[in-house]
Amino acid sequence: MSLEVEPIIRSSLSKQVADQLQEAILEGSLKADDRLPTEEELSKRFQVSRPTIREALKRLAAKNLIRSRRGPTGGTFVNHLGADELSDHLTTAATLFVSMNQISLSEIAHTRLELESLCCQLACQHRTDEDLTRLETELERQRDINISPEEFCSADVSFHRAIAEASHNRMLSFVMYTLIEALQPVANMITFHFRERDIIISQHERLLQAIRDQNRVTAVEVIKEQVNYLSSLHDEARENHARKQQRD
Amino acid sequence: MSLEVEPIIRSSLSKQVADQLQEAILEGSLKADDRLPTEEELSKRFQVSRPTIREALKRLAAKNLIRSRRGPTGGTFVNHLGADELSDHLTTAATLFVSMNQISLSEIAHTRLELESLCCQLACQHRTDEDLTRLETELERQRDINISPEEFCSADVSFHRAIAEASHNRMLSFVMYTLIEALQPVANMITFHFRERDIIISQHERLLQAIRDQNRVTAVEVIKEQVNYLSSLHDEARENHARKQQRD
DNA sequence: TAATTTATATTTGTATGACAAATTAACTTT
DNA sequence: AAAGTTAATTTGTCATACAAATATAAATTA
Repeated sequence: MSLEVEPIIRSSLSKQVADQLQEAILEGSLKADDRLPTEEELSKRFQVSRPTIREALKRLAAKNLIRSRRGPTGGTFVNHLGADELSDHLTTAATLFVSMNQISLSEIAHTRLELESLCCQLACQHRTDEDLTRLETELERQRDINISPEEFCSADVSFHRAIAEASHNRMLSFVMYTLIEALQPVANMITFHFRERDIIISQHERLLQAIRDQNRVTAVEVIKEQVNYLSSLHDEARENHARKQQRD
Repeated sequence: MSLEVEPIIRSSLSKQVADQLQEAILEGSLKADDRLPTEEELSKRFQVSRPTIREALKRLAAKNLIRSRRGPTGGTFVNHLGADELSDHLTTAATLFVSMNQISLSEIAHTRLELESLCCQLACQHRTDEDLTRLETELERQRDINISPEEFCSADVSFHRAIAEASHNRMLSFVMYTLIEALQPVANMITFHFRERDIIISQHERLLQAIRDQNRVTAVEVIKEQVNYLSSLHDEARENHARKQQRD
Protein backbone atom coordinates (compact mmCIF):
# COMPACT_ATOMS: atom_id res chain seq x y z
CA MET A 1 0.00 0.00 0.00
CA SER A 2 1.42 3.33 -1.01
CA LEU A 3 1.44 6.15 1.51
CA GLU A 4 1.08 9.63 0.12
CA VAL A 5 -0.81 11.77 2.59
CA GLU A 6 -1.27 15.50 2.75
CA PRO A 7 0.48 17.27 5.59
CA ILE A 8 -1.68 17.29 8.69
CA ILE A 9 -2.64 20.77 9.81
CA ARG A 10 -3.23 20.91 13.54
CA SER A 11 -3.42 24.62 14.13
CA SER A 12 -6.59 26.51 13.47
CA LEU A 13 -7.08 28.71 10.42
CA SER A 14 -7.06 31.88 12.48
CA LYS A 15 -3.70 30.88 13.96
CA GLN A 16 -2.24 30.15 10.55
CA VAL A 17 -3.38 33.50 9.23
CA ALA A 18 -2.02 35.25 12.33
CA ASP A 19 1.32 33.50 11.94
CA GLN A 20 1.60 34.50 8.30
CA LEU A 21 0.84 38.11 9.04
CA GLN A 22 3.25 38.16 11.96
CA GLU A 23 5.93 36.67 9.77
CA ALA A 24 5.33 39.42 7.23
CA ILE A 25 5.75 42.03 9.94
CA LEU A 26 8.90 40.44 11.32
CA GLU A 27 10.30 39.90 7.87
CA GLY A 28 9.79 43.54 7.03
CA SER A 29 7.40 43.22 4.12
CA LEU A 30 4.84 44.92 6.34
CA LYS A 31 6.50 47.96 7.81
CA ALA A 32 5.46 50.17 10.69
CA ASP A 33 2.35 52.27 10.00
CA ASP A 34 1.58 50.26 6.89
CA ARG A 35 -2.10 49.66 6.44
CA LEU A 36 -3.29 46.08 6.04
CA PRO A 37 -6.02 45.28 3.50
CA THR A 38 -9.57 45.53 4.85
CA GLU A 39 -10.95 42.52 6.65
CA GLU A 40 -13.14 41.69 3.67
CA GLU A 41 -10.16 41.90 1.36
CA LEU A 42 -8.11 39.69 3.66
CA SER A 43 -10.89 37.13 3.85
CA LYS A 44 -10.90 36.99 0.05
CA ARG A 45 -7.13 36.59 -0.18
CA PHE A 46 -6.80 33.95 2.52
CA GLN A 47 -10.04 32.26 1.43
CA VAL A 48 -11.47 32.24 4.92
CA SER A 49 -14.45 33.98 6.49
CA ARG A 50 -14.28 37.39 8.09
CA PRO A 51 -14.76 36.12 11.67
CA THR A 52 -11.72 33.93 11.13
CA ILE A 53 -9.74 36.90 9.86
CA ARG A 54 -10.88 38.89 12.85
CA GLU A 55 -9.78 36.21 15.28
CA ALA A 56 -6.38 36.28 13.63
CA LEU A 57 -6.18 40.06 13.90
CA LYS A 58 -7.15 39.94 17.57
CA ARG A 59 -4.27 37.57 18.18
CA LEU A 60 -1.88 40.11 16.73
CA ALA A 61 -3.60 42.95 18.55
CA ALA A 62 -3.02 41.09 21.81
CA LYS A 63 0.68 41.15 21.02
CA ASN A 64 0.49 44.85 20.30
CA LEU A 65 1.63 44.25 16.74
CA ILE A 66 -1.33 46.05 15.14
CA ARG A 67 -3.96 48.66 15.91
CA SER A 68 -7.39 49.24 14.35
CA ARG A 69 -9.58 52.24 13.71
CA ARG A 70 -13.04 52.49 12.21
CA GLY A 71 -14.17 54.69 9.38
CA PRO A 72 -13.12 55.43 5.81
CA THR A 73 -9.54 56.37 6.63
CA GLY A 74 -9.52 53.67 9.30
CA GLY A 75 -8.38 50.11 9.00
CA THR A 76 -5.70 48.02 10.58
CA PHE A 77 -2.15 49.33 10.88
CA VAL A 78 1.19 47.92 11.85
CA ASN A 79 2.51 49.27 15.13
CA HIS A 80 5.97 50.67 15.54
CA LEU A 81 7.23 48.87 18.59
CA GLY A 82 9.54 50.56 21.02
CA ALA A 83 10.31 49.54 24.54
CA ASP A 84 7.20 51.26 25.83
CA GLU A 85 4.89 49.51 23.43
CA LEU A 86 6.32 46.17 24.40
CA SER A 87 5.93 46.69 28.11
CA ASP A 88 2.30 45.52 28.09
CA HIS A 89 3.41 42.34 26.53
CA LEU A 90 6.22 41.91 28.97
CA THR A 91 4.11 42.81 31.97
CA THR A 92 1.90 39.82 31.35
CA ALA A 93 4.81 37.46 31.02
CA ALA A 94 6.86 38.83 33.87
CA THR A 95 3.97 39.24 36.29
CA LEU A 96 2.70 35.76 35.63
CA PHE A 97 6.16 34.33 35.97
CA VAL A 98 6.68 35.98 39.33
CA SER A 99 3.25 35.15 40.69
CA MET A 100 3.10 31.57 39.45
CA ASN A 101 6.60 30.59 40.42
CA GLN A 102 6.48 32.01 43.91
CA ILE A 103 9.81 33.68 43.41
CA SER A 104 11.15 34.87 46.70
CA LEU A 105 11.67 38.54 47.22
CA SER A 106 15.30 37.94 48.05
CA GLU A 107 15.86 36.47 44.61
CA ILE A 108 14.21 39.47 43.00
CA ALA A 109 16.04 41.94 45.18
CA HIS A 110 19.40 40.35 44.47
CA THR A 111 18.85 40.37 40.73
CA ARG A 112 17.59 43.91 40.77
CA LEU A 113 20.52 45.08 42.83
CA GLU A 114 23.05 43.68 40.41
CA LEU A 115 21.27 44.86 37.28
CA GLU A 116 20.56 48.30 38.56
CA SER A 117 24.12 48.69 39.80
CA LEU A 118 25.22 47.95 36.28
CA CYS A 119 22.77 50.51 34.93
CA CYS A 120 24.10 53.13 37.30
CA GLN A 121 27.71 52.50 36.40
CA LEU A 122 26.93 52.86 32.73
CA ALA A 123 24.73 55.86 33.40
CA CYS A 124 27.65 57.54 35.17
CA GLN A 125 29.79 56.98 32.13
CA HIS A 126 27.35 57.86 29.39
CA ARG A 127 24.70 60.19 30.83
CA THR A 128 23.89 63.24 28.73
CA ASP A 129 22.40 66.55 29.82
CA GLU A 130 19.02 65.38 28.60
CA ASP A 131 19.23 62.35 30.87
CA LEU A 132 19.95 64.57 33.85
CA THR A 133 17.08 66.89 33.00
CA ARG A 134 14.68 63.99 32.75
CA LEU A 135 15.81 62.55 36.07
CA GLU A 136 15.31 65.96 37.68
CA THR A 137 11.81 66.20 36.23
CA GLU A 138 10.85 62.77 37.53
CA LEU A 139 12.27 63.63 40.92
CA GLU A 140 10.19 66.79 41.02
CA ARG A 141 7.06 64.72 40.47
CA GLN A 142 7.87 62.63 43.51
CA ARG A 143 8.32 65.70 45.70
CA ASP A 144 4.67 66.71 45.22
CA ILE A 145 3.04 65.81 48.53
CA ASN A 146 -0.43 65.83 47.03
CA ILE A 147 -0.02 62.83 44.77
CA SER A 148 -1.61 59.52 45.69
CA PRO A 149 0.39 56.44 46.70
CA GLU A 150 -0.26 54.94 43.27
CA GLU A 151 1.06 58.03 41.56
CA PHE A 152 4.13 57.97 43.76
CA CYS A 153 4.73 54.38 42.75
CA SER A 154 4.45 55.19 39.08
CA ALA A 155 6.75 58.20 39.47
CA ASP A 156 9.24 55.90 41.16
CA VAL A 157 9.02 53.46 38.25
CA SER A 158 9.58 56.30 35.78
CA PHE A 159 12.65 57.43 37.69
CA HIS A 160 14.22 54.01 37.57
CA ARG A 161 13.34 53.64 33.91
CA ALA A 162 15.09 56.92 33.25
CA ILE A 163 18.18 55.57 34.95
CA ALA A 164 18.06 52.48 32.78
CA GLU A 165 17.86 54.60 29.65
CA ALA A 166 20.67 56.84 30.82
CA SER A 167 22.89 53.78 30.52
CA HIS A 168 22.45 54.14 26.75
CA ASN A 169 22.50 50.41 26.38
CA ARG A 170 19.17 49.49 24.83
CA MET A 171 19.51 45.81 25.49
CA LEU A 172 20.10 46.45 29.15
CA SER A 173 17.20 48.90 29.23
CA PHE A 174 14.96 46.28 27.74
CA VAL A 175 15.95 43.71 30.33
CA MET A 176 15.58 46.26 33.10
CA TYR A 177 12.09 47.12 31.87
CA THR A 178 11.13 43.50 32.25
CA LEU A 179 12.39 43.44 35.78
CA ILE A 180 10.75 46.69 36.79
CA GLU A 181 7.43 45.61 35.33
CA ALA A 182 7.67 42.31 37.12
CA LEU A 183 8.22 44.14 40.37
CA GLN A 184 5.36 46.58 39.96
CA PRO A 185 2.68 44.39 41.59
CA VAL A 186 4.96 43.72 44.53
CA ALA A 187 5.68 47.43 44.86
CA ASN A 188 1.98 48.16 44.92
CA MET A 189 1.63 46.09 48.08
CA ILE A 190 3.33 48.92 49.91
CA THR A 191 1.62 52.17 50.70
CA PHE A 192 4.36 54.71 51.08
CA HIS A 193 3.82 57.06 53.98
CA PHE A 194 5.30 60.50 54.07
CA ARG A 195 8.30 59.48 56.13
CA GLU A 196 9.07 56.65 53.70
CA ARG A 197 8.62 58.92 50.74
CA ASP A 198 11.16 61.31 52.21
CA ILE A 199 13.70 58.56 52.55
CA ILE A 200 13.17 57.35 48.99
CA ILE A 201 13.37 60.88 47.63
CA SER A 202 16.57 61.59 49.53
CA GLN A 203 18.09 58.43 48.10
CA HIS A 204 17.05 59.51 44.62
CA GLU A 205 18.58 62.92 45.15
CA ARG A 206 21.90 61.44 46.17
CA LEU A 207 21.75 59.02 43.28
CA LEU A 208 21.08 61.79 40.80
CA GLN A 209 23.97 63.80 42.21
CA ALA A 210 26.30 60.83 41.92
CA ILE A 211 25.29 60.30 38.30
CA ARG A 212 25.76 64.00 37.65
CA ASP A 213 29.24 63.82 39.18
CA GLN A 214 29.91 60.56 37.32
CA ASN A 215 30.78 59.01 40.66
CA ARG A 216 30.21 55.31 40.11
CA VAL A 217 31.12 54.16 43.57
CA THR A 218 28.64 56.41 45.34
CA ALA A 219 25.91 55.62 42.83
CA VAL A 220 26.24 51.91 43.44
CA GLU A 221 26.28 52.46 47.20
CA VAL A 222 23.03 54.40 47.08
CA ILE A 223 21.36 51.78 44.91
CA LYS A 224 22.40 49.10 47.35
CA GLU A 225 21.00 51.15 50.20
CA GLN A 226 17.68 51.63 48.44
CA VAL A 227 17.21 48.02 47.41
CA ASN A 228 17.89 46.93 50.98
CA TYR A 229 15.49 49.54 52.30
CA LEU A 230 12.76 48.45 49.90
CA SER A 231 13.32 44.84 50.86
CA SER A 232 12.73 45.66 54.51
CA LEU A 233 9.51 47.49 53.58
CA HIS A 234 8.41 44.52 51.51
CA ASP A 235 8.99 42.17 54.40
CA GLU A 236 6.99 44.42 56.67
CA ALA A 237 4.14 44.61 54.16
CA ARG A 238 4.15 40.88 53.77
CA GLU A 239 3.95 40.34 57.52
CA ASN A 240 1.07 42.78 57.79
CA HIS A 241 -0.64 40.98 54.95
CA ALA A 242 -0.20 37.64 56.68
CA ARG A 243 -1.61 39.02 59.95
CA LYS A 244 -4.59 40.41 58.12
CA GLN A 245 -5.32 37.05 56.53
CA GLN A 246 -5.14 35.31 59.89
CA ARG A 247 -7.88 37.54 61.23
CA ASP A 248 -10.29 36.58 58.43
CA MET B 1 -26.00 72.13 34.37
CA SER B 2 -25.10 69.04 36.35
CA LEU B 3 -22.57 66.70 34.91
CA GLU B 4 -23.08 63.06 35.69
CA VAL B 5 -22.03 61.02 32.70
CA GLU B 6 -21.42 57.34 32.38
CA PRO B 7 -17.80 56.34 31.98
CA ILE B 8 -16.82 56.36 28.34
CA ILE B 9 -15.79 52.94 27.14
CA ARG B 10 -13.28 53.18 24.33
CA SER B 11 -12.03 49.62 24.20
CA SER B 12 -13.96 47.00 22.33
CA LEU B 13 -16.12 44.42 24.04
CA SER B 14 -13.79 41.59 23.14
CA LYS B 15 -10.93 43.47 24.76
CA GLN B 16 -12.92 44.13 27.91
CA VAL B 17 -13.86 40.46 28.18
CA ALA B 18 -10.26 39.43 27.57
CA ASP B 19 -9.03 41.83 30.23
CA GLN B 20 -11.51 40.53 32.78
CA LEU B 21 -10.54 36.94 32.13
CA GLN B 22 -6.84 37.77 32.24
CA GLU B 23 -7.37 39.57 35.51
CA ALA B 24 -9.09 36.48 36.89
CA ILE B 25 -6.14 34.36 35.87
CA LEU B 26 -3.61 36.76 37.31
CA GLU B 27 -5.62 37.21 40.47
CA GLY B 28 -5.75 33.49 40.98
CA SER B 29 -9.50 32.94 40.83
CA LEU B 30 -8.82 30.96 37.67
CA LYS B 31 -6.00 28.56 38.43
CA ALA B 32 -3.85 26.50 36.10
CA ASP B 33 -5.68 23.69 34.32
CA ASP B 34 -9.03 25.13 35.37
CA ARG B 35 -11.65 24.81 32.71
CA LEU B 36 -13.43 27.95 31.62
CA PRO B 37 -17.19 27.83 30.97
CA THR B 38 -18.10 26.92 27.39
CA GLU B 39 -18.17 29.73 24.88
CA GLU B 40 -21.95 29.70 24.88
CA GLU B 41 -22.02 29.90 28.65
CA LEU B 42 -19.53 32.78 28.60
CA SER B 43 -21.57 34.64 26.01
CA LYS B 44 -24.59 34.34 28.32
CA ARG B 45 -22.67 35.55 31.36
CA PHE B 46 -20.97 38.49 29.68
CA GLN B 47 -24.08 39.25 27.63
CA VAL B 48 -22.18 39.35 24.36
CA SER B 49 -22.30 37.13 21.30
CA ARG B 50 -20.17 34.07 20.84
CA PRO B 51 -17.95 35.57 18.09
CA THR B 52 -17.09 38.35 20.54
CA ILE B 53 -16.25 35.81 23.22
CA ARG B 54 -14.11 33.95 20.72
CA GLU B 55 -12.19 37.09 19.79
CA ALA B 56 -11.51 37.61 23.46
CA LEU B 57 -10.32 34.01 23.88
CA LYS B 58 -8.01 34.34 20.88
CA ARG B 59 -6.43 37.36 22.50
CA LEU B 60 -5.62 35.27 25.54
CA ALA B 61 -4.52 32.34 23.40
CA ALA B 62 -2.04 34.64 21.65
CA LYS B 63 -0.52 35.33 25.05
CA ASN B 64 -0.35 31.62 25.77
CA LEU B 65 -2.63 32.04 28.74
CA ILE B 66 -5.18 29.45 27.60
CA ARG B 67 -5.52 26.43 25.34
CA SER B 68 -8.60 24.90 23.70
CA ARG B 69 -9.69 21.44 22.71
CA ARG B 70 -12.80 20.27 20.95
CA GLY B 71 -15.16 17.55 22.02
CA PRO B 72 -17.20 16.65 25.10
CA THR B 73 -14.32 16.67 27.57
CA GLY B 74 -12.79 19.57 25.65
CA GLY B 75 -13.17 23.23 26.27
CA THR B 76 -10.84 26.06 27.18
CA PHE B 77 -8.27 25.61 29.92
CA VAL B 78 -5.89 27.86 31.79
CA ASN B 79 -2.25 27.19 30.98
CA HIS B 80 0.34 26.59 33.63
CA LEU B 81 3.13 28.90 32.60
CA GLY B 82 6.65 27.95 33.43
CA ALA B 83 9.78 29.43 31.98
CA ASP B 84 9.61 27.15 28.95
CA GLU B 85 6.00 27.98 28.18
CA LEU B 86 6.80 31.66 28.29
CA SER B 87 9.67 31.46 25.86
CA ASP B 88 7.40 31.70 22.82
CA HIS B 89 5.98 34.85 24.21
CA LEU B 90 9.36 36.27 25.04
CA THR B 91 10.86 35.32 21.73
CA THR B 92 8.36 37.48 19.91
CA ALA B 93 8.97 40.45 22.14
CA ALA B 94 12.72 40.15 22.34
CA THR B 95 13.24 39.38 18.67
CA LEU B 96 11.07 42.26 17.59
CA PHE B 97 12.81 44.57 19.98
CA VAL B 98 16.25 43.67 18.75
CA SER B 99 15.35 43.71 15.07
CA MET B 100 13.32 46.91 15.12
CA ASN B 101 15.68 48.90 17.27
CA GLN B 102 18.87 48.05 15.46
CA ILE B 103 20.61 47.33 18.71
CA SER B 104 24.33 47.11 18.19
CA LEU B 105 26.05 43.85 18.89
CA SER B 106 28.37 45.57 21.31
CA GLU B 107 25.43 46.60 23.46
CA ILE B 108 24.13 43.04 23.44
CA ALA B 109 27.54 41.56 24.12
CA HIS B 110 28.19 43.90 27.02
CA THR B 111 24.86 43.16 28.64
CA ARG B 112 25.28 39.47 28.15
CA LEU B 113 28.76 39.50 29.56
CA GLU B 114 27.66 41.18 32.76
CA LEU B 115 24.55 39.07 33.23
CA GLU B 116 26.21 35.80 32.48
CA SER B 117 29.13 36.65 34.76
CA LEU B 118 26.60 37.11 37.50
CA CYS B 119 25.00 33.77 36.64
CA CYS B 120 28.35 32.05 36.80
CA GLN B 121 29.24 33.50 40.14
CA LEU B 122 25.96 32.39 41.62
CA ALA B 123 26.26 29.02 39.90
CA CYS B 124 29.65 28.53 41.55
CA GLN B 125 28.09 29.18 44.91
CA HIS B 126 24.87 27.24 44.58
CA ARG B 127 25.40 24.52 41.97
CA THR B 128 24.14 21.09 42.93
CA ASP B 129 25.24 17.70 41.63
CA GLU B 130 22.19 17.65 39.36
CA ASP B 131 23.29 20.93 37.82
CA LEU B 132 26.73 19.51 37.07
CA THR B 133 25.25 16.37 35.56
CA ARG B 134 23.00 18.39 33.31
CA LEU B 135 25.87 20.58 32.16
CA GLU B 136 27.91 17.48 31.36
CA THR B 137 25.03 16.03 29.35
CA GLU B 138 24.64 19.19 27.33
CA LEU B 139 28.38 19.34 26.72
CA GLU B 140 28.30 15.76 25.47
CA ARG B 141 25.68 16.76 22.88
CA GLN B 142 27.98 19.44 21.53
CA ARG B 143 30.87 17.01 21.15
CA ASP B 144 28.95 14.95 18.60
CA ILE B 145 30.56 15.89 15.30
CA ASN B 146 27.61 14.64 13.29
CA ILE B 147 25.10 17.24 14.41
CA SER B 148 24.11 20.07 12.12
CA PRO B 149 25.05 23.72 12.75
CA GLU B 150 21.49 24.41 13.88
CA GLU B 151 21.65 21.58 16.37
CA PHE B 152 24.97 22.85 17.65
CA CYS B 153 23.39 26.27 18.16
CA SER B 154 20.50 24.82 20.09
CA ALA B 155 22.84 22.69 22.20
CA ASP B 156 24.81 25.84 22.96
CA VAL B 157 21.63 27.61 24.03
CA SER B 158 20.70 24.69 26.28
CA PHE B 159 24.13 24.79 27.91
CA HIS B 160 23.84 28.46 28.73
CA ARG B 161 20.32 27.98 30.00
CA ALA B 162 21.58 25.27 32.28
CA ILE B 163 24.13 27.70 33.66
CA ALA B 164 21.42 30.25 34.30
CA GLU B 165 19.37 27.70 36.18
CA ALA B 166 22.38 26.54 38.17
CA SER B 167 22.38 30.02 39.69
CA HIS B 168 19.19 28.98 41.49
CA ASN B 169 17.86 32.48 41.15
CA ARG B 170 14.67 32.16 39.15
CA MET B 171 14.33 35.85 38.51
CA LEU B 172 17.80 35.97 37.06
CA SER B 173 17.08 32.85 35.02
CA PHE B 174 14.00 34.49 33.61
CA VAL B 175 15.90 37.59 32.60
CA MET B 176 18.67 35.48 31.14
CA TYR B 177 16.12 33.52 29.12
CA THR B 178 14.93 36.74 27.58
CA LEU B 179 18.43 37.68 26.61
CA ILE B 180 19.31 34.29 25.19
CA GLU B 181 16.12 34.19 23.13
CA ALA B 182 16.79 37.67 21.83
CA LEU B 183 20.23 36.58 20.76
CA GLN B 184 19.14 33.41 19.01
CA PRO B 185 18.52 34.98 15.59
CA VAL B 186 21.89 36.68 15.72
CA ALA B 187 23.57 33.46 16.71
CA ASN B 188 21.99 31.70 13.76
CA MET B 189 23.83 34.04 11.40
CA ILE B 190 26.96 32.15 12.23
CA THR B 191 27.71 28.71 10.90
CA PHE B 192 30.15 27.13 13.29
CA HIS B 193 32.90 25.22 11.59
CA PHE B 194 34.72 22.41 13.26
CA ARG B 195 37.60 24.54 14.42
CA GLU B 196 35.20 27.05 15.97
CA ARG B 197 33.20 24.30 17.58
CA ASP B 198 36.36 22.99 19.19
CA ILE B 199 37.14 26.36 20.67
CA ILE B 200 33.61 26.79 22.03
CA ILE B 201 33.60 23.31 23.48
CA SER B 202 36.96 23.82 25.14
CA GLN B 203 35.65 27.01 26.70
CA HIS B 204 32.61 25.16 27.95
CA GLU B 205 34.79 22.46 29.42
CA ARG B 206 36.86 24.95 31.34
CA LEU B 207 33.71 26.74 32.45
CA LEU B 208 32.18 23.54 33.71
CA GLN B 209 35.34 22.66 35.59
CA ALA B 210 35.42 26.09 37.20
CA ILE B 211 31.81 25.74 38.31
CA ARG B 212 32.57 22.28 39.62
CA ASP B 213 35.52 23.68 41.59
CA GLN B 214 33.41 26.65 42.67
CA ASN B 215 36.13 28.88 41.29
CA ARG B 216 34.33 32.12 40.55
CA VAL B 217 37.30 34.02 39.22
CA THR B 218 38.13 31.48 36.54
CA ALA B 219 34.49 31.05 35.57
CA VAL B 220 34.09 34.75 34.96
CA GLU B 221 37.33 34.84 32.99
CA VAL B 222 36.16 32.07 30.69
CA ILE B 223 32.80 33.73 30.13
CA LYS B 224 34.55 36.93 29.23
CA GLU B 225 36.75 35.06 26.80
CA GLN B 226 33.80 33.38 25.15
CA VAL B 227 31.70 36.51 24.78
CA ASN B 228 34.64 38.27 23.19
CA TYR B 229 35.27 35.34 20.89
CA LEU B 230 31.62 35.22 19.83
CA SER B 231 31.67 38.96 19.22
CA SER B 232 34.57 38.58 16.82
CA LEU B 233 32.70 35.81 14.99
CA HIS B 234 29.64 37.99 14.80
CA ASP B 235 31.58 40.84 13.32
CA GLU B 236 33.08 38.51 10.75
CA ALA B 237 29.66 37.12 9.85
CA ARG B 238 28.27 40.61 9.53
CA GLU B 239 31.07 41.64 7.19
CA ASN B 240 30.53 38.59 5.04
CA HIS B 241 26.85 39.37 4.99
CA ALA B 242 27.53 42.94 3.89
CA ARG B 243 29.86 41.77 1.11
CA LYS B 244 27.25 39.34 -0.08
CA GLN B 245 24.63 42.07 -0.25
CA GLN B 246 26.95 44.30 -2.26
CA ARG B 247 27.24 41.66 -4.93
CA ASP B 248 23.48 41.50 -5.47
C1' DT C 1 -18.71 -12.66 26.85
C1' DA C 2 -15.49 -9.54 24.77
C1' DA C 3 -14.15 -6.74 21.27
C1' DT C 4 -15.51 -3.76 17.75
C1' DT C 5 -18.34 -0.78 15.55
C1' DT C 6 -21.86 2.53 15.47
C1' DA C 7 -24.68 6.19 17.06
C1' DT C 8 -24.92 10.39 19.83
C1' DA C 9 -23.99 14.27 22.46
C1' DT C 10 -20.86 18.01 23.46
C1' DT C 11 -17.73 21.61 22.42
C1' DT C 12 -14.73 24.30 19.61
C1' DG C 13 -13.97 25.83 14.65
C1' DT C 14 -15.80 28.11 10.51
C1' DA C 15 -19.11 30.33 7.40
C1' DT C 16 -22.76 33.62 6.03
C1' DG C 17 -25.34 37.60 6.34
C1' DA C 18 -26.94 41.45 8.48
C1' DC C 19 -26.80 45.63 11.10
C1' DA C 20 -24.51 49.15 14.41
C1' DA C 21 -21.07 52.63 15.25
C1' DA C 22 -17.46 55.60 14.05
C1' DT C 23 -15.40 58.60 10.98
C1' DT C 24 -14.20 61.02 6.78
C1' DA C 25 -15.47 63.22 2.41
C1' DA C 26 -18.62 65.32 -0.43
C1' DC C 27 -22.62 67.94 -0.80
C1' DT C 28 -26.18 71.11 0.40
C1' DT C 29 -28.07 74.92 2.66
C1' DT C 30 -28.08 79.21 4.92
C1' DA D 1 -17.87 81.12 3.28
C1' DA D 2 -19.42 78.56 7.23
C1' DA D 3 -22.27 75.27 9.05
C1' DG D 4 -24.95 71.41 8.91
C1' DT D 5 -26.45 67.05 6.27
C1' DT D 6 -25.88 63.05 3.80
C1' DA D 7 -23.46 59.23 1.95
C1' DA D 8 -19.73 56.00 1.86
C1' DT D 9 -16.29 53.19 4.07
C1' DT D 10 -14.46 50.27 7.58
C1' DT D 11 -14.27 48.05 11.96
C1' DG D 12 -17.38 46.20 15.74
C1' DT D 13 -21.16 43.21 17.06
C1' DC D 14 -24.84 39.94 16.62
C1' DA D 15 -27.60 35.76 15.25
C1' DT D 16 -27.73 31.42 13.28
C1' DA D 17 -26.29 27.43 11.11
C1' DC D 18 -23.25 23.82 10.12
C1' DA D 19 -18.58 21.30 10.20
C1' DA D 20 -15.07 18.83 12.75
C1' DA D 21 -13.23 16.65 16.62
C1' DT D 22 -13.80 13.67 20.48
C1' DA D 23 -15.49 11.16 24.46
C1' DT D 24 -19.37 8.26 26.06
C1' DA D 25 -22.82 4.97 25.66
C1' DA D 26 -25.34 1.74 22.99
C1' DA D 27 -25.56 -1.77 19.52
C1' DT D 28 -23.50 -5.27 16.84
C1' DT D 29 -20.58 -9.01 15.80
C1' DA D 30 -17.10 -12.67 16.44
